[in-house]
Amino acid sequence: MDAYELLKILKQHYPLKEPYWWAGAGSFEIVVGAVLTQQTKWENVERSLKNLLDAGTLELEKIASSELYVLEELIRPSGFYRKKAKVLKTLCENIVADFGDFEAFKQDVDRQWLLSQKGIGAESSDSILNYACFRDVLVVDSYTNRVLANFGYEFESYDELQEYLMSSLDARVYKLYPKDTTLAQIYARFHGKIVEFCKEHLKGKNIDESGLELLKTLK
DNA sequence: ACCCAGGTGTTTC
DNA sequence: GAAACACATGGG
Repeated sequence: MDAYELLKILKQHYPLKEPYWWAGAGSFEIVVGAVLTQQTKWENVERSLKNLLDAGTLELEKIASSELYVLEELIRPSGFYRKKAKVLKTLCENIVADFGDFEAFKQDVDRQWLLSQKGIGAESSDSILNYACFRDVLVVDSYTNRVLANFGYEFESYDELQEYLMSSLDARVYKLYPKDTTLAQIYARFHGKIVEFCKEHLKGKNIDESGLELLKTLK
């Protein structure tokens, strides 16, 4: 098994409707979603995003200048709401202070800057880099870890798992997609397919019978 | 009534 | 450093 083979199987069974899988890719919304989805079901994140949208607060400058308690109530459905409200507000203040606006942020931000932000770890950083900024970064998560563990792979760290997957997705992957597809987009879709697969087949720590059946074809 | 979810930071051996 | 804990809502 290598990541190329895994991608081929998932691609076959999980065609994605969104070109970058994550709805709103390239927009500020991704930054918010990346924080809100930490250890949280996406359905709950959507409630929060809708609250923010309805309140006219789903914008960089608005969140930066929001009162904390207002933000807390708007994002309450996605859990850890006191912590996440603080993280979001501080992050947005820092984006404005260091980059000016979202477009400049998209252009100039790097992984180190993101990782230096309170409440933004490796996965959130990479989600923002790939899905908001379209950088050539593959997001890995607990799902990715569990799928790979099923093949007997053990990794010391997030970075090690990411390195392994990114280095095993070589030039062959381009041939699986239309000509104008970018590497960033292929990474985006690969991660998305893993999530979709896990939502359907992962029960707790284990992959269910039909999921194993699907993976068996490349074991 | 439990268990889990697209993590991250802090505290404790 | 690894392991345990805190953060919290909503759905199965």
